[in-house]
Amino acid sequence: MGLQQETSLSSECIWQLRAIKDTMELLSGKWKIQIIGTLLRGGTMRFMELKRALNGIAPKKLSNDLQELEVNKLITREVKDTKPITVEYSLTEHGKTLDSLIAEIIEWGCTHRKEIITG
Amino acid sequence: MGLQQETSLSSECIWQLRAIKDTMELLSGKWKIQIIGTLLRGGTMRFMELKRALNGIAPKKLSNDLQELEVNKLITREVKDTKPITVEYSLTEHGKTLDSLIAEIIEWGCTHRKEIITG
DNA sequence: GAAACTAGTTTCCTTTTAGAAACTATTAAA
DNA sequence: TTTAATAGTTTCTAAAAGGAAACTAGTTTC
Repeated sequence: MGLQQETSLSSECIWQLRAIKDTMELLSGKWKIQIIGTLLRGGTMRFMELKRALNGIAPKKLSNDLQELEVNKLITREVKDTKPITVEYSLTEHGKTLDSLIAEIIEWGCTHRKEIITG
Repeated sequence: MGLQQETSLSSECIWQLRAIKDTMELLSGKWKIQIIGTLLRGGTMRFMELKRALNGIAPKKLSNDLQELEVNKLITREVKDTKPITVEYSLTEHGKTLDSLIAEIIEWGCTHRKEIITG
């Protein structure tokens, strides 16, 4: 779930391939960018708040993705001593640095769709 | 293999989710960014040149990914009337616009690794 | 005529990813 | 006392992704 080791060393640009792999493994999948985007917009949110905001996500998936994001220090998880207990998730400062990358992903996607549709 | 339709309409920001999905579906997977990056560096390349540059890719995977990139107008495929026939793959102008996005993916990946390693 | 190069395709198999449904356990409200 | 909310976990299943090996088919070199 953390950073992976390289298995073969072929080119002198291994560090670039490694950086691509690190980033893409964190952002790939159906829900991870949506989770980060939701926390960017909504700030601190509880588990069920996230679940409701992310229309259709299964609790298992949300739980697993949140754990992976926490291991990678993009979010923090804080258990509140309320009754019933609540758990608050927030982006770290490091997690917030994904803001501009996600914005560029959105922008390229828009440009791309225009390119494909208008032929 | 082309652009997907939305199935549900939940928020007013559907176009953003759609743009993220479009971009990530094109870039996700083990080889696609590597193929694009190889063509960015190497310019026009033949099938076997690409296969050799992309250490370890199976011909089936390379063939499938190239078709998907072609459908999305990121690359062109040109059959040359040589003997034996050769096939040349190049990035389109649209494909080349991924350059800066990939650069940012690499940069974020480097920053991230430092963040994780140095605690 | 056999081997090798071109660019793939086909088949089979394993791994990864995701979803649905049911369940745990604590607490509070009606 | 039943219902509902909190935050998950467990189990089972389906679909997607990826890899290995063999094969096609035309041409060229040895």
